[in-house]
Amino acid sequence: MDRQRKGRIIFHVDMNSFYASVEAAHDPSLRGKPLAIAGSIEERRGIVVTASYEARAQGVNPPMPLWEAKKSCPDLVVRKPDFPKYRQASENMFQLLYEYTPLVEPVSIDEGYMDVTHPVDDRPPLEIAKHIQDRLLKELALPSSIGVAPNKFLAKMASDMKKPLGITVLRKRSVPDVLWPLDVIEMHGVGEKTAEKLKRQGITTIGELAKSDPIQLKSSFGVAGVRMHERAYGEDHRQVDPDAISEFKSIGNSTTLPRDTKNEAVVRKVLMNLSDSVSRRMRRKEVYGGNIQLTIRYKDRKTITRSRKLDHPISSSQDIYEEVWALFQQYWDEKPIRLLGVTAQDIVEKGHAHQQLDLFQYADTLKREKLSNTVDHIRNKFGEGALLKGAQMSEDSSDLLRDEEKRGTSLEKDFLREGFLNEKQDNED
DNA sequence: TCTGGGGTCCTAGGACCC
DNA sequence: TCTGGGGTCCTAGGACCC
Repeated sequence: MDRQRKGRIIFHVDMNSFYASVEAAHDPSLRGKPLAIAGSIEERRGIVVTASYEARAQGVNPPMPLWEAKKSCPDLVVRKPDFPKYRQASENMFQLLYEYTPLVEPVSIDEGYMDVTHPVDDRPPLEIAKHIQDRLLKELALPSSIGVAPNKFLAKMASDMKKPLGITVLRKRSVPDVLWPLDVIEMHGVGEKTAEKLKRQGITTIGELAKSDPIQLKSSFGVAGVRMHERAYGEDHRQVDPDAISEFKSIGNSTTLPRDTKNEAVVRKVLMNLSDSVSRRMRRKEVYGGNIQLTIRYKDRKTITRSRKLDHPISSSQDIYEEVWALFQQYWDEKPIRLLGVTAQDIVEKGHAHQQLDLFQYADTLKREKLSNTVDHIRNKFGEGALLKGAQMSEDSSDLLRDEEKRGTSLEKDFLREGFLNEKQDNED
């Protein structure tokens, strides 16, 4: 409360063209060139995720199909994304931010909020911002923009105002002059759909949003309407929460197929691989999922999701695959498929997952792990021909299945040690 | 040439229970 | 005769963000 009254000092640190900047930091020969990072190098599907400022100057504006980017910038240098590299750069960047305050909230790989109301040393905020920006550039070769404001929303709006390498202060009293003339689409949290709907109601600028009836906004947009109205006056009471990012709620992977398909063998293979990678990520984080979701995007881009809550949380590739394949068989309407996705939801940490299982379920889980996670079992279950004809299992899949085999036995040891397995397991048979 | 892949949050309707 | 009201859980879809 006291802090509220005195006013907070919040930074939003936003890295400029992050992926492209990291690539240029590692490879000086890229500096000064129009560089694009594209999700896929295949031109039909590929889109530009990040573009260097040199590329932007030549009309490359992500997200943009790669073929279109090359048309407007013929000498565009294109690189595939290297996420391990970006994660490392991101860690370095946040490490630097933590030197100024523990109140750092990472929002994504390349941006975060800081509450510097009480920094570790007592320099003025603008000096701190300048110091951070200089060091990010000198020590990591990464350009950034920093917004300085009394809350998260204004800090975020401010960091967007000057790129690259800007430091922008946005005070609440400047809101009518600075924000109100802007189009509503410029407001963080207002996307294309909401902007269109607002326009249909005669609201085009943030100023008009501020002056419009909050009751009306609430009935049209629900809590989002109330929020928009507050934000139009520069109000935002959210705290900077350093723990926010550690509590993730879902883990998913999806892929756009090289071409649209109705071939079930292809679908099975893709779903297996997606289940593999979701399972691997879950086990790396030592979590289980209590709900598995299948995503299908059809040729016409219509996308459906189908999910099921499970009796007990799972994490093995085989268990995930079985759920997702059952969903697929139940709900696919036999039209050509463009994209498939597998997501684990209702994430629980390993220890918690164990608590939720009773002894019978434990034994059942163990049995499933032991029986199911072998290449042989999959061959037997689906048939060599049906599963693998014309489509070799990927290296990933076979590696994973070997892992699963090993894991089955080590899990058994865990269970025995913890006293979860004794005569109960015999009852299962 | 036709638009990726990773997420979060909110809403709404139906089932079910008391 | 013609059917309350509140709460929770689950599922699906949509909007938004980077």
